[in-house]
Amino acid sequence: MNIITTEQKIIMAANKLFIRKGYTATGTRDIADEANINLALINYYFDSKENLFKEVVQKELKTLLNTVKSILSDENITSEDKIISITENYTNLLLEKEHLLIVILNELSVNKKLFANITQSTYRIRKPMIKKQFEDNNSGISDTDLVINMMSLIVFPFIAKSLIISSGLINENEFEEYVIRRKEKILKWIISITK
Amino acid sequence: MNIITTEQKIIMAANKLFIRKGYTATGTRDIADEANINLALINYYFDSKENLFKEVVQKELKTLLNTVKSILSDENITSEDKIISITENYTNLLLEKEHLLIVILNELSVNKKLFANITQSTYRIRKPMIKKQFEDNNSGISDTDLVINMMSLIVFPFIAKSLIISSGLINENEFEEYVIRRKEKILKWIISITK
DNA sequence: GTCTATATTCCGATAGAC
DNA sequence: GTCTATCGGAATATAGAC
Repeated sequence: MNIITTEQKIIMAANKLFIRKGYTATGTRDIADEANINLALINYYFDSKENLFKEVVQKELKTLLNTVKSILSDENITSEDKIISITENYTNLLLEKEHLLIVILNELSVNKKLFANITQSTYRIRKPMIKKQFEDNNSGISDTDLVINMMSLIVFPFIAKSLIISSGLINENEFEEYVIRRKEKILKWIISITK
Repeated sequence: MNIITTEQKIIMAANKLFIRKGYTATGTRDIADEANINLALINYYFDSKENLFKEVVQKELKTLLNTVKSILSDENITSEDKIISITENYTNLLLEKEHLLIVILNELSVNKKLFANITQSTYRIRKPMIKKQFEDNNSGISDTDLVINMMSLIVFPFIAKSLIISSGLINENEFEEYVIRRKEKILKWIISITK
C-alpha cells in the first residue's frame, strides 16, 4: 500500500513551491492547490506558513550539509574520491532542484530570524579532513580553503546560472552539458591548486 | 548646495531595502518610511513598485557586469592584473553590499518576468580575453572556464556566508579578514589551474 | 480531520484636496 | 509636488459546522 497522508502532501507541495519561488512569493493558497487539500489544513497541521517553511528548509539544509559532512569525515575514502563524490552528489542534486540553494541562501541572508533555530551545532563540520590525505601533505592550502574552493567551483554555476547565460558565456541549452562535463575538470583543478 | 530631490530619496531608500530584503519582502510603505517621504509619491514618480525595482536593479546589475566586462576587454592589462583587479573590485564591493548579489541572483531565478527587459545584449561578454595573454597559451582550460572559476572563487564566500559560518568553517568576526586575505590566494589558485 | 465561511491584516495603487 | 483618505484585492489565519 502506498498511502500519502495529508501532512506529507502539504510538505511535498510546500517544498516544491518554496524552492521554486521563495518564501514570500509562495502563498498558502498556492500550497493548498498544489497539494490538492483544503486551505485550512495547512494551519491545522503546521500552525503557520512560517513554521511550515522552517520544516521544509530545515530538512533540505540538513541533507545538503550532511552530504558534505559525512563524505568528508569518512576515513576510508581517499581525498580524490571525496572530491569526486561531493561533486557528483551536488551536481546531480542541483540539476534536479536548480533553485534549492539560491532560495535557501537568499532566505538565510535576508530573513535571518527565520533561521534562528535552524543554524545549530548540528551542522558543524568539526574537521574537514581532506587535505591531510593528499600525498603532498604540506601544501600551502588549508582545509578550510580547500572545502570552500571545492564548493565554490561546484555550486557557483547553478547559483549564477541566469547571469552566466545572459552574459553570453554559456547558452541556455548547453548549460546541463556544461555542468556535467565540468565534474571531471573540478577534480583536476582542485588537485592542481592543492599542490 | 546639496539638494537631494524626492526622486533621489526614493531611489536611495529603495536600493537599500530591495538589496537587503529582496523584492517581495520590501513594501512600498517601508520605502516611503526609509526615504521620509509620503507613500503616494512613489507611484507619482515611478508609477509602480515593480518599475522602481527595475530601475534600482538595472543600475546595480550594469555596474556588476560592466566591471568584469571592461577589465577583461582591456588589452593593455596583463592577465594577472586582470585577475587582481576583478578580485579587488568585487571583494570590496561585496564587503560593502553583502546582499547585493544574492538578492539579484535570487530574484533573477525566482521572478524571471521582472527581468525580461533588463537582461539584454548590453551585458554580453563577447570575448573573455584573458587566457590568451598567459604565457602558457595552450593550457587545457577555456576562457569560459577561467572566467567562471575566477568569479566562483571570488563571489561564493559572500553568497554562502551564512552557511559557511553556521557550519563552523569560519567565525563570523573572522569573515572580513578571511575574504581580504583570500584575494592574494585567488590569484595564485587561478594561475595554478591555468597551467 | 476536513470542510465553508469569514475575520483580520496588509499591500499596491489612486482620487482628490491643497 | 505633496498630502490625506481610501479603494480593491490578496494574504494569513481561524471559527465553527460536519
